[in-house]
Amino acid sequence: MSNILSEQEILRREALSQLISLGIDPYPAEAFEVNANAKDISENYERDKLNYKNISIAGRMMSRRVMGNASFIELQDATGRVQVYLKRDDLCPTDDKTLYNTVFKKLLDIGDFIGIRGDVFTTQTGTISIHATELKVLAKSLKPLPIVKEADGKVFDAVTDPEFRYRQRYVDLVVNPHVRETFTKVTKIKSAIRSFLDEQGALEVDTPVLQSIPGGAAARPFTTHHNALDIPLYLRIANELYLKRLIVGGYDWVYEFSRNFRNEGMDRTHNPEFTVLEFYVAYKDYLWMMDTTEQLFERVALATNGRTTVQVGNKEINFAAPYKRISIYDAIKEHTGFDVSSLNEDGLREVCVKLNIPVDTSMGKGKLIDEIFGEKCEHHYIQPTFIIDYPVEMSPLTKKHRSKEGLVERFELMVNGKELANAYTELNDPIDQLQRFEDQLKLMERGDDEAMFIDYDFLRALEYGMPPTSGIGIGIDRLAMLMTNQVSIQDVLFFPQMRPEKVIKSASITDYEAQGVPAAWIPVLQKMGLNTIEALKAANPNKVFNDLGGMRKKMKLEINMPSKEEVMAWFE
RNA sequence: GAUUCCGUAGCUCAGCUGGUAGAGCAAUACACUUUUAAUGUAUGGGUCCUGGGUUCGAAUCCCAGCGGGAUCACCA
Repeated sequence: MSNILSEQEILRREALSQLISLGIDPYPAEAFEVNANAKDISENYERDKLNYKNISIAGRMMSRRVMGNASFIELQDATGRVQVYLKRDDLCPTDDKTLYNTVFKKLLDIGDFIGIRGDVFTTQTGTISIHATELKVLAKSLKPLPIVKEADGKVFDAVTDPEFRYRQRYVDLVVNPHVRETFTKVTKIKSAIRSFLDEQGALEVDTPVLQSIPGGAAARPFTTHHNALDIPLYLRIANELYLKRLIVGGYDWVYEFSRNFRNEGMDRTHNPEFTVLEFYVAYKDYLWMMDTTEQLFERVALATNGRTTVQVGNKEINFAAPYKRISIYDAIKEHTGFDVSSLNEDGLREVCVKLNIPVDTSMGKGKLIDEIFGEKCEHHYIQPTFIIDYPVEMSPLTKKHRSKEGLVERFELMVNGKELANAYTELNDPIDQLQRFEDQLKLMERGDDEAMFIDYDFLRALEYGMPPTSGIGIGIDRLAMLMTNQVSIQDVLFFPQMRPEKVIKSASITDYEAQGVPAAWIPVLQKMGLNTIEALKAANPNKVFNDLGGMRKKMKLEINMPSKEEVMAWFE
């Protein structure tokens, strides 16, 4: 980022002041009535021509082709692009042709917002167009947009540089229509989930983002500080424990789209803030939850893409219910040949060594099983598959299995080789819950930095009694990636986290003036690369003085040379 | 955090073993009444990411830094 203007930016600012001197407000306050849009015109004009007389439309001018007294432009609104035909004498019926000759041809630029009134017609070459009778400047654009052109599905000079696209998403959205579509789909996904849950009587709630104990998951939190209370606070890593408190309070189905924050690495599947949908339902168990999850995902796929199948890379994934269910032990047996169901910690460690999976002493039984599954099994599950019945050690918030010793009632939904959802029959026995938290503390002492803290208020809530409950967490960004066939989380988040952009520090006009530099010579110094007062002072005064003359000639400036003494004063 | 690739005009990109910085689009000027990414002619536009080094000479080679991508580690 720099505050030095490019040639094109200077020209646009000059056009701006010329508009003002013509009495045209480049940023008018009043509303502009819009009663048509590009998509509607292109889809419905042929069928219903009479309805498209004297329409009013607004958007950005994205291209301009001037042919003397007639011109074509492309106008882009929220729905797409439409061609506008401007004929000088129709736009300017009187002798005053300023609006066409000066305002439209000279002072408007690509990217400017304009309003057009006129009639829709079809050109001789068969393009639906608007014959303009009025043109109004709605907002001047001072920075040139990248020019992207398209014909027959082929795109020319597309802006693809990820840094440009993510840092200046607003530009990405303007010039890459498919990006706008992707984000529209992301919103459809969330709406579909909301209506699915709302129809069944679920209550959408909000719980604290600032928490004094970051609970409900195993992750490193962001830390902040509350000044008035003088206490550390953490940005939430999960909202699970709060939603369960609400089940204690008597709601029987609550959900929240939870923006979670985790202070961990970033890559194309991880952003420091991300969204998880969690919901908790009283009097249900994880078997009911699997049935509900299948219905939910089928519904989301239909709402987003109109069918249950989704093309992801070269794979077609089918979200139609029901999904395969397999226990984690069976999954491991299937993909490694080892039956680990009855092994103790040492036995599991041996298996890991045989499978070339790195282990260390901090790993308990649960972690070892998790490693084997993650290394050898996870990536095989392309079609939606429930992995069920996890070992108790890796699930401190989950109720023990009703019939299988050492296991809990938990499932993870695997899709395209990745975990997409995680659900359990919730642990509601406060004494067992305290014991599990204490086991986590022991793991923490062994060096497992992902083990959980003890949340005593949550335990107190459980002591009042929580009904049998099933809960689930669904990674919304990951789901959005699947449903929109994107491989980077950055492409389903409007503003993915980036390292802050460096601002190229450069002196302001007043800085130069304070140094005694006349206003006319400031652009010359900037052109010479002397963008800071420090750089100016560090330069050789004699060379600067000599170069001023050369630059004056090169930049064709009609200003008098300052005396050598005057220039020398700039360096003091 | 590690490895690796990349950074040239407003945008998309060329630029070979070091020898005066290029194209298309955009911009500016002129001409032109229906063009389909794309009318014609002419013109202007550069801190070759930054800072060192090697060299008579660096966009190009070397070192360090900054920013980004990819892969890996951590994680959802």
